[in-house]
Amino acid sequence: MSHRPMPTDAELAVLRCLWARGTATVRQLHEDLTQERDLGYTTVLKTLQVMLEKGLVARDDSERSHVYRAAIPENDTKGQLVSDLMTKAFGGSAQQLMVHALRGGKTSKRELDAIQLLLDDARKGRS
Amino acid sequence: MSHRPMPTDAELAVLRCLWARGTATVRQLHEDLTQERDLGYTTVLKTLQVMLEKGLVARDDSERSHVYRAAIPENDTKGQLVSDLMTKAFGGSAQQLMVHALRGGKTSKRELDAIQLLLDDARKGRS
DNA sequence: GAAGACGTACGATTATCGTCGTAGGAAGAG
DNA sequence: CTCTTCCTACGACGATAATCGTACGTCTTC
Repeated sequence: MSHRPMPTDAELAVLRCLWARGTATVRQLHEDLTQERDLGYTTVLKTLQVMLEKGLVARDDSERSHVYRAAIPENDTKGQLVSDLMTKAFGGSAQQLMVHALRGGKTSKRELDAIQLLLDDARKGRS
Repeated sequence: MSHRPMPTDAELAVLRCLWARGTATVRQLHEDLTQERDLGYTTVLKTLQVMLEKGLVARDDSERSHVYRAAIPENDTKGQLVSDLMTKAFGGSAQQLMVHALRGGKTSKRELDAIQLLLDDARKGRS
């Protein structure tokens, strides 16, 4: 079994759109992505083709406009990204990562409350 | 003022050693890094030279063996990495990042306690 | 002072990424 | 039917990354 491919930045941008939409055509994704940054249509198409190759997305090509969807559960990919950063920069420590995630005080009270719930949950499972 | 350069994976590995040691020669860094993975001496040297070019490290070349140190505060770099991932994968939400940082229940009780303190601090500053 | 060890500099190489242009086929408009 | 539009496929190109080999200078040791 070959290694789980890590999405690149461009691929991640595509995934974010796919996660939001569930499924999407190249045109839809191109429209989404150009809202933030100018990008050629074939750039998006090519990215999707590469992602298909890597197994990051799957597609339904029964229609003329192929319909893409993420091939790996959103949470798996996100968890992989976090765990990767945690390993490479923080020695695997969630706490050290947390220090920097909360720095700058840009997190809203609502979010802090949500994090508190997550924390309570984690402690429950651990106690 | 030009953009803050983001360290690549290889550069980050070097930075981790530098953060641990404070200052180090190429040989020391090479020894550290080869503990985890086989790597040529000149590979490390070259990486350092590139990092110097980028302004990621500074060096004292008054001695025959140059002595390197991180040129950007450890916390700045780490914060930058976290904020980058938060933006690119989690829409800037610390909470969403946290969900995945705590998933898998691999975080120790001691760490959870430490995170609780961080959270309390963040709420204090915000309330 | 010659030989080997140790150090830096730097070009070369291979791979990957992000981006686009062009080719060519199918669908729709007139 | 023909023209235009929409779609996919795919090669190409510049930039960056990661790695190493080679060149070459300086200590050290006999």
